[in-house]
Amino acid sequence: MVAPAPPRDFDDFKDLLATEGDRLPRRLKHVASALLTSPDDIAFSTAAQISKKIGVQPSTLVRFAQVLGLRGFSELQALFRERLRVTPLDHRVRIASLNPQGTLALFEGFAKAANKSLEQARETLDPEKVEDAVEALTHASTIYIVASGRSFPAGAYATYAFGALGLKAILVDQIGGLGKTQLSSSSSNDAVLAISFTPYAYETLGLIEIASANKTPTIAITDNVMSPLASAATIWLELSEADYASFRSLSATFALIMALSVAIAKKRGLEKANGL
Amino acid sequence: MVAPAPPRDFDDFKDLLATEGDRLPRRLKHVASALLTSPDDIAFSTAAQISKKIGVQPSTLVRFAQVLGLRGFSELQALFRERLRVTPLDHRVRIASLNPQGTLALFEGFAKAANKSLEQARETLDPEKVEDAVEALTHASTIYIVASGRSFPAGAYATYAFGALGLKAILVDQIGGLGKTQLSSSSSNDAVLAISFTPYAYETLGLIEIASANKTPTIAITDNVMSPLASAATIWLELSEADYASFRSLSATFALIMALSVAIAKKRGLEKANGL
DNA sequence: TTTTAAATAGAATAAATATTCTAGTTTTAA
DNA sequence: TTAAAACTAGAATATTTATTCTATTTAAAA
Repeated sequence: MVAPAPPRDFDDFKDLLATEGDRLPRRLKHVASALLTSPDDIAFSTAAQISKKIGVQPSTLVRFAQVLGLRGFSELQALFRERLRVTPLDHRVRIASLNPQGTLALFEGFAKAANKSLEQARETLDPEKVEDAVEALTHASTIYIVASGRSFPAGAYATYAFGALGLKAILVDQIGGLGKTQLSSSSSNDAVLAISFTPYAYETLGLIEIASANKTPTIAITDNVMSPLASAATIWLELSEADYASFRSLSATFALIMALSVAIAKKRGLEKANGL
Repeated sequence: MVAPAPPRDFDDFKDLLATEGDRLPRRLKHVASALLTSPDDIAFSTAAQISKKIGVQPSTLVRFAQVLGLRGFSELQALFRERLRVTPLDHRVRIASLNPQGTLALFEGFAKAANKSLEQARETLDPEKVEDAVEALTHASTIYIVASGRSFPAGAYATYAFGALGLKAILVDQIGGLGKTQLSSSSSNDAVLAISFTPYAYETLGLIEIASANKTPTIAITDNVMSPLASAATIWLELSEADYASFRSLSATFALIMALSVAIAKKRGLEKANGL
């Protein structure tokens, strides 16, 4: 790759990668992508730490910087640091001054709703109930995940998160109308994680009944006491989401799912270490 | 000065100086005052640079840190660096909520990451590109939605949102390995909305190629310029999400999806009303 | 294929950086 | 005023960190 004018700031750097990035060697492409993925970390970590994290040699980082026309890693890192110094300030100003229009104004609305959801969740979530849920899910052999309609993406994500942490989880996706079949072999050693918000999906309730017929403990995430899930579940967690333009946020639900999965994985690791 | 509990973060540090600062030796008082005057510089400079600037010896900085109960200058600097990473917003939140424990502490972490994602998104999203994407999707007869792995929940949600607004959308769920078949009848009148973040799902890229062979315009949501989706797509929107405990947030992605769907629905309604 | 060039990993090296130590100074208490 | 303690500066040292170099691998061209 022919060395063009070296990037003077972080935006230069991004632009340069946008135009010339494709011509980079394979490994350096990987580096570029990884650096852009978590720029905050790059600003503060040493070359050794970064290289370890992204799975290359420190020297590769130096080469990367040099190919871009910089003297070495330190100059590259300076771009990432400068970015942190200037951004927070004028970025505040920008948000305050120009109010967004068009689609970004909508985005702003949804972002606010997401923030509100997260704050509300902190208030409504009952710490004891949450720990009970973690406890129950920790001891489940298999976790069946039930979520329909608007909540389905949350269920799909839960399946991903559990799987990523090595927890055995099955998404009851109801493909081919086989929802009940998918749950039919659940037992008291397993657990069901059900997610549903108003308007409550009819299917979810029916599936929970199968589970309870099998004596499978059910943990529900739902929005209020009047939810049919609240009474049907063994443990239920209240989570009210804010909405905007008649779309309810799912941010708090996702955050809760991630928190639950990490907590469960930690607890299992701990109990395993203690020989339980 | 008796060493109290060492400060855990920048606020601790400030509090400590507020209560015990008067008892510091003269030179160390000067150091404290100078450090607080330009905290951004402290985060990035070396001990030698800082000491020169404020007119003391490097060793004085080390002593200063040690008197506060820290191991040395490096630990002190870490407080200043951490401060820059935490956004002003969730910092407020942290003070408001008494520090949670257990699973809710994890929830807190994920909530912060979500907030940060939403703020970052406001910065990185290019208004013009967003409007271009809305334009392209508005005129699509059918919107095919492609998302694999971690991004799949976002794709599922997009399908829900479009459907709820009466927009014809098909989720390419790749059931039975039929992903390519699902896209095979796409045409230039349609559009593909592809969502993918690092690590990029191999399948998504393959599916996009089918679409472009059919001359179907592709709109991609991805995290940086180096994403293979960025070069393969007709229009691509940059959206970098923050992560916590190695789980990346999806909040900004969801907010963007909602914003896009409402914008498209509005625009279609408008053009219909105008007889287009 | 075979040859040539480019790219990479890992070790070796050089530079920088924080920390410790010592002698000297200032402050505090008697 | 004197003695003891606390504090500080600056040099010396140990550690960390980036960079360079070389052998090997991988890719491209002939």
